[in-house]
Amino acid sequence: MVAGQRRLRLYVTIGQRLLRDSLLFQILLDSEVELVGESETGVATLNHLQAARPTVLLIEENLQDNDGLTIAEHALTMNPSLSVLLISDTPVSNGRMAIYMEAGIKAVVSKDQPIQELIKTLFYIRNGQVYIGNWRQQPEPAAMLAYQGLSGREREVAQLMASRLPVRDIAGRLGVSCKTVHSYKDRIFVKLGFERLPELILFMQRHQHGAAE
Amino acid sequence: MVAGQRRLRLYVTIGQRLLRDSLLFQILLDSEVELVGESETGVATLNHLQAARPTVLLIEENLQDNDGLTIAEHALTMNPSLSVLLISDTPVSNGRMAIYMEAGIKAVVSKDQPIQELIKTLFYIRNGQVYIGNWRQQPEPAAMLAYQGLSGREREVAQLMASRLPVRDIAGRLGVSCKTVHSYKDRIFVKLGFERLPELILFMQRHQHGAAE
DNA sequence: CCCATTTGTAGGAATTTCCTACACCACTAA
DNA sequence: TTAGTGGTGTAGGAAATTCCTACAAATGGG
Repeated sequence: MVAGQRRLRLYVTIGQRLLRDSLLFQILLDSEVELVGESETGVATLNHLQAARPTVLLIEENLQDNDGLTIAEHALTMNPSLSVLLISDTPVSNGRMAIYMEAGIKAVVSKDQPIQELIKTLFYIRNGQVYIGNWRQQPEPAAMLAYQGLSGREREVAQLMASRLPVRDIAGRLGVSCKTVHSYKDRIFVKLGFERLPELILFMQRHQHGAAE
Repeated sequence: MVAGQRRLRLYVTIGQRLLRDSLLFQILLDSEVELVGESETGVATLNHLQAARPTVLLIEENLQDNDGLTIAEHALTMNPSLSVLLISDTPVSNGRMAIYMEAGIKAVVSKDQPIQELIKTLFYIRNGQVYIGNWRQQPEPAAMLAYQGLSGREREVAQLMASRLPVRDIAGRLGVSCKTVHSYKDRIFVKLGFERLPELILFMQRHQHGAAE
């Protein structure tokens, strides 16, 4: 979109493999992201950072050997143009946020936020912008609003797709062509900002569940 | 594969949204998995479990309100045929494993294990089998061995694909048809047990990085 | 030296992704 | 009232991807 952006060179420092893997699998779906390195610990990160030359550092706040803030500050001393995104275990208070900003960190997301939020932030800060998320305020109604934005036909299709009915069968059931169903799919995904089926499945599951509860 | 298996009805209890989301995005890529519910806490899980009727419960050991083991025991009392997969924060000792088995839990994975390990385990236990992982023993050489198993041409293609070169360009560079490149891709993915590009990217990155370090 | 497997090569069918098109309806601003 | 704007229902094309099959040459084990 905005012209002239290089591939996002990403370095990831996350202690637990499970989270690191699953996050990376998601992030790497975007072809603009180039993974240039990863570590489990702070010192390993500092050791590799020079050679890897990332533009963005995604780092956990609580590391086994250190805290992410300290590591990030070191990293920023070595390379002030690095954009750091900190992952905190808990929601960040305004006071703590101020400290982070002071340190030159571009954004903070907490582990209670949805993954899309993290990825959005990642791309937002990649050119050096600071990103102050407002996640605390809007817990979840955004999803409801998004659903409201779907037209009747789109909702039907979303429903059926979320239940993993093949496109062909959806087309049959609705009495339209496969192509039409694909068009609905495209529109739904654009409207909701999704890229893949699991996002929709999760969204629909949560929507119904949230409504039922 | 083995005939007659129903869709895996999955219930997930994980406190932090980030991990829950990213795990679910991965797990839901498999069309055999049907997500029937999710919670952040133990009590919410017990409340919803009856209605959701999962066949597999994926639950964190350390929950905000309780511990996963206790919740799992309750759940197993209500439905003894439920397969429980516990996610522990740290590697499990044999002693702890014995306690889990005693309680009727089918498998335990720790957050230090790769996500594929978790997913493999999920499918393994889905029919009631117990799964004793041996992850402790083989930290990472498995990946090296897997790489060794690739033929020369396959390695070239793996390399180029991991750098996100489009298939067309790879074909051009190697002087073969696109179809051939796809064949390599298929074989590589089969050999390494991968399903999508990010897995390969991560694998190659770790392979080189691991080799360089 | 022969048989089985692996490797390099490729094609076909079905599906998916991405983009474009277009008629129709509703609404709004001149 | 009319023309323009935007959303909805419908669909097609091109390119890419997935899944499966094929087959000759090489290679390796017995």
